[in-house]
Amino acid sequence: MRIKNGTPTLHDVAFAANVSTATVSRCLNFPDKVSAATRQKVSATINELGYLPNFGAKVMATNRTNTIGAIIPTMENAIFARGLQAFQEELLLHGFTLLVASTSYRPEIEQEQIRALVARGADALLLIGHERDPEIYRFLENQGVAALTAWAYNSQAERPSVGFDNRAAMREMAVKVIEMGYRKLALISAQRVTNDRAQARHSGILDAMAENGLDPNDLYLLETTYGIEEGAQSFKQVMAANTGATAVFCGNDVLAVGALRSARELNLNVPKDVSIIGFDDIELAQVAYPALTTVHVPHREMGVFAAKALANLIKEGTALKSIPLKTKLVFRDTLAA
Amino acid sequence: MRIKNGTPTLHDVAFAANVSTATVSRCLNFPDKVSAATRQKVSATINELGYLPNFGAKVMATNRTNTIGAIIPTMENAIFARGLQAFQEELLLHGFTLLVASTSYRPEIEQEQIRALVARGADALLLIGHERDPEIYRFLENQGVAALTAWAYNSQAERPSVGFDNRAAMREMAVKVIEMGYRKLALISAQRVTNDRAQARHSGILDAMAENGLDPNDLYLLETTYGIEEGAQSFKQVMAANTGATAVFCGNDVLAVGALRSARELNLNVPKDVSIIGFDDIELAQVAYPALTTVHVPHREMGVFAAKALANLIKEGTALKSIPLKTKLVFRDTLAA
DNA sequence: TCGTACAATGTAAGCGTTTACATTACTAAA
DNA sequence: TTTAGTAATGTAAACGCTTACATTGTACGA
Repeated sequence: MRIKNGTPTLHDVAFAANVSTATVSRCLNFPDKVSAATRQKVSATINELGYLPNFGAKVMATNRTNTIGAIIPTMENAIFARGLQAFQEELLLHGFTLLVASTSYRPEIEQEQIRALVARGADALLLIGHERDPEIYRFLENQGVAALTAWAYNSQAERPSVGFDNRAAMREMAVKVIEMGYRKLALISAQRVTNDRAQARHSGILDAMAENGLDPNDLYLLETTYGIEEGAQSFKQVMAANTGATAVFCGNDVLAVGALRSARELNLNVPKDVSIIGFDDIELAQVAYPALTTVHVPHREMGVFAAKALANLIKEGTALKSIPLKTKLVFRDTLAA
Repeated sequence: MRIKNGTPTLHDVAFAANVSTATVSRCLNFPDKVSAATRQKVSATINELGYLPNFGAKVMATNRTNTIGAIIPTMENAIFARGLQAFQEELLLHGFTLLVASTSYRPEIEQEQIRALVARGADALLLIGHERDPEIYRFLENQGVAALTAWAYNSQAERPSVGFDNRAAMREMAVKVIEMGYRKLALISAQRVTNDRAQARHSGILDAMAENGLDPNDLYLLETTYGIEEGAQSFKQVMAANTGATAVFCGNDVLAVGALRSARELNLNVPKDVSIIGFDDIELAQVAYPALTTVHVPHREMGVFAAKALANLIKEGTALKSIPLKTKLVFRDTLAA
């Protein structure tokens, strides 16, 4: 009952407990396939030796890591951090561990990371947004790694996703704004090229304008990268452009909060002089002053549903299906009635 | 050159390229141990077959996953999310992947998660704060898994850590506040039992009081859990207690922002009627109104340094050593001069 | 008492790498 | 030409699990 190398193996346990390795393995994985007596004897031995199954060997034998990868733009964005947190918590309940990679919104990096996580043995992947090189989908298919898309839902999309309809959500908000009498609209958007959510939100405003007798071409559009500072800069540009915009939509709350700061610096009263509208409803939105009118997005639900779907896929083989989630307009103080 | 099962193996590549498996393996892992001609032939074959090394087999053979685990209270707290983001980015540079688990500030869950990540083959671990059951450190030692502590630095601590001195930082801020003439202090703290950072911050205030002729017993102390709402509630309690506190310290910015909201609801002018001081300097702090006076903490640096230290440990065997980082007082508008 | 069915356990063959060691092919000095 | 030394490659033994299949043990009805 000497242990060879330091860490005890299944063999050592089997030997010490005087059973076969198969029995020990069964104790661990299918306890009810084993008599109570042996089960008890084996688990005592396991404790005594401080045995811990070797991860690599297990993976090799089962071809499963019980690990799920998530690839998001960045955890610095609260909207992803919160969703990921919920995702991880739910995953844990199903016995999976979370592997995290981030892309900084760069598609090339995303590709790289997808490959990296697959190479690291991820059993399945959570991805943000639909749009990506078909080649990478082929790769995933070949490797037999399922991918679920979150933070976006699109009835036309052929791939399963859990999320909300960015376009419809923004459209809904824009309709409300227009109905309130606003005619001159501006949008400070995130980069649309690499970000289908940003595209969709933009389209949503255009939809609302067209449907309500405004010329979509009149939307003053500005694109910028992610950050409070960026939002602040952009807002100044919008004002400098002198388009007479009275409602400034922002692609997300972080940009909106930056805009808000600039408004204060420019001595503009929000919402009297200009209204500012965000998107996401992260904590910042309620803490900002004036509190931000925005679109509430079901962060946690997305994470939870995504985790459930993926876990069921891997454990039961339940096929992934798209789950549309609801957004909600949150009217606070940056939009005048 | 038929492939047995679907996914090609090292064997298949070797066969197709007409070399031995050892050579293929060397091409992958030590390219310069192989002649240019073979290298080129092999890599062509790899591309052609779409070969991807099997993760489990590799892990089993090398006893390494190239994966590092981080166990944090929650990603919903921006201070951890940002640090983790930096950690992950730096890890990537060194060829490691990040495994994430969270504890919701519960020590039992942390233990569980430490074991889980070790069982998942984490080569090393990043932990938050020093204080935990010695038994778990013994476990890590036995398993040969190194752990580095972050978000806390303590010159007395015997374990390596990268972070800042919570006590000294809070002390510094409190000294400033007292020097400004504040005499009646209150602290809304996070739960100190399970959180050595919260303890340290509390002690810091006590230190400052004692050193400046105030009686530490006069500090009005309130403990609560994490959240804006919790901060808001606690602030109301502080005010209701009628202790005449004119400076309310908060264990973190999230609590402070909640306090700020309550102050507004109570029609108290901040900072004229009461000053509020946060800790962490997350985005919320600058966005809040009035902008929050707080202690800036080097989130990203912690993540980056921690990743570097762990990567060097695993790759070169460089022993971990503690790295003390600096905090900075940030005076904004919630503290009156 | 026997035979059958099922529960409990054992045997041993993979799983796909890495790598120590052995072999072969060169190169250059004698 | 020989030979020693080195570079390139090959052979095959781990690594530690799971699991199909084989074997043994036990209960129960005939």
